[in-house]
Amino acid sequence: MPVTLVEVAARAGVSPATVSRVLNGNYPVAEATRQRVEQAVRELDYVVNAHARALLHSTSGIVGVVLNDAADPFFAGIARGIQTAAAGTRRLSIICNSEGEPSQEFAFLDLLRGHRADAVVLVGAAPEDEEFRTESAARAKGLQTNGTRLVLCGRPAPSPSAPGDVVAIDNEGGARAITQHLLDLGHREIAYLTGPAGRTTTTARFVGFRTALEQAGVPLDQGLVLGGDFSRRSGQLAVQNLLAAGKRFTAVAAANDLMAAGAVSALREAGLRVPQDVSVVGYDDLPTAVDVWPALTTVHVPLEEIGRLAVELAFGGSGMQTTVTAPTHLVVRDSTAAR
Amino acid sequence: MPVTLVEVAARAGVSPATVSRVLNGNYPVAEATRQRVEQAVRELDYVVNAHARALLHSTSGIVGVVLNDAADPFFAGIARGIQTAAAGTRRLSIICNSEGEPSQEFAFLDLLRGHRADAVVLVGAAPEDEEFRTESAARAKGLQTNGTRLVLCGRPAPSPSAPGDVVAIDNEGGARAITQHLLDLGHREIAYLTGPAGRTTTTARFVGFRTALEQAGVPLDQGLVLGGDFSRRSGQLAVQNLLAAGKRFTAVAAANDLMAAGAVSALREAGLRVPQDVSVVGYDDLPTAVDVWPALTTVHVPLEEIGRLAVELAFGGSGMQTTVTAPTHLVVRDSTAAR
DNA sequence: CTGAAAGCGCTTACAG
DNA sequence: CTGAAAGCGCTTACAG
Repeated sequence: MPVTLVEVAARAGVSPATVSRVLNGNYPVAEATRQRVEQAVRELDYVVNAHARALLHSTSGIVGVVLNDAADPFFAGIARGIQTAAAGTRRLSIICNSEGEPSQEFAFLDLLRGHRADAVVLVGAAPEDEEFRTESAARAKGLQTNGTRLVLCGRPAPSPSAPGDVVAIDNEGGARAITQHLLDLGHREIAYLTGPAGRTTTTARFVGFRTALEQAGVPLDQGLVLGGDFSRRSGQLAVQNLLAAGKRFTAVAAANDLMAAGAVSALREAGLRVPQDVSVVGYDDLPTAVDVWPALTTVHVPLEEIGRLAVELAFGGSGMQTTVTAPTHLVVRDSTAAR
Repeated sequence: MPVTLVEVAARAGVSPATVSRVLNGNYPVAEATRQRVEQAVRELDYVVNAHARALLHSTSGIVGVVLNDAADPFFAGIARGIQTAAAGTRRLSIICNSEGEPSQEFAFLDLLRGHRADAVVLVGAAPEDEEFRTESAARAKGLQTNGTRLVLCGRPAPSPSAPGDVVAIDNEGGARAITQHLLDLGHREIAYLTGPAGRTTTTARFVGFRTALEQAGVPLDQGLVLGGDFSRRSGQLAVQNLLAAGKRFTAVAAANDLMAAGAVSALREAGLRVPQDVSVVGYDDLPTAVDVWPALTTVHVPLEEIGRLAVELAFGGSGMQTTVTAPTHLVVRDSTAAR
């Protein structure tokens, strides 16, 4: 059984209230008394019960992080930023893997609400359907009445009136920039590997791609647009299919780095050289982007910074609903060359 | 302000006790009563206060995970296994990044104790000094008296008598196997890149390397043993130094995949081909090992499985102190060739 | 089947 | 500077 404050008080020969006071250091206590209490705490190896404390304060010192998969480097990077920033405010982070399942996401949200999390950060693309949005808005309201701050990272607010701050990512701008890079190199037949269907990030990145083509007056060939799911394997498969179908293309733009790595691997299997025969670009600038050979030209997304911003909005915020947009920028490495 | 159980009771026209009973479903309740309560819960969007509940049960539904860095794929893999298995028991996981700092590790342990975590899983190599071991053993005892189960993952118990289960990794066996692979290919001048000094994992892997050489009657050249710290950069630097010093070697064995990736990159910069000129091997078999070009020959470590095992020991365990050792095995890919 | 009451481990006005 | 008492939001014997 854990040691309680009452036992500490008994050993120190004072009242529980006094022990509480020296522990919290928010009231004057006689030096001699303090000494005795501190010694008792040490001797009994006492640690306050965080639940009893949370019951009084109705605050828990916990930040909930809900994401698809903490082992995915994209999410890991953001989670790390959140974790570090939260620790800086003496708060603990709870990581919850939703596997991209809305039902799991909602379940975690309820759990975190029950734990009276100080804040919840919801990371990653959201499904684009109306039902999800309605449910999300309801959950957001529930968290708010519980006093839990909500921050969305990399997804838009479910409705203009829903509570919660937003750290947006300039997905469209980055996609435009990297597509422009390919166009500048003379590429006209560019295959595009999308993210999973019906997700906000997937759409934003594709729109950026399409917009850049339009602005350059290059027609979009629907036959070169392939559905992926952000996994390495899906990028590899897509390019294999493209090749098997005998499609002509001189560049591949993948909606993230993992698919780009898969694409490179499929090209190499087919005896094609990157970038001499085909240029490849990714998105996210994950740490692994420099380990792929050739090192990936990609769009940098400041993952840790995004996590840090989320925590800042949650606790340092003005109290007003705020949206900040994290900038993205092109990083040119070795996987792209002039046509 | 959050809705309380008393308010739900008032709206449903029953006593708080009755609401508690329908919520927990562990007592008979009249169907009509149940209906009214459930409706009130829905209308008020009520969620039980996990802290109040934890205060009664002295259990929190929380699993603490303490590791160096959740963004590192090695830790991310194990954390994922823990998280999934914990969720399977309806428990939430708290991830704490200690940055490899013993002081931070201890601080998190105390925090988790205060939160009455059901279990704490401590992941990663431990420092080898006596002071750390003593402190660790004391913390282990503290957790035990709190009723928190402790599991060590990838590190040995601080003392034979310290409470806590262990999921060990066969680091030495894997290192022996991969070194043997290089020897079988005819390599005799093998550079070795170590992990950070004074860590259990570093030692175990190096011992495996040394043992394999000894058994083959190949002398160990201390000039070919370079200190790294498990980071990609340190692997790259080590090989650059080796090259600058004009050392002869036909293979590089890195104590993990990240350093192996760095080594490959340094070799390539110097105009050397892998594996034609120099063979390179890693350790861990991270997802990224297949993205490195050439794909890395390495030692597979069942990361997710290790996490799963940890949770199993914590909650399914016999109650007796148990150590299980996760097996490792050689994975031959493209970064090694015959001398 | 249901309610009144005690209690989990702490904190904090309220007295002194 | 310190203690007695009430209360945070729940659960669970104890009665009925």
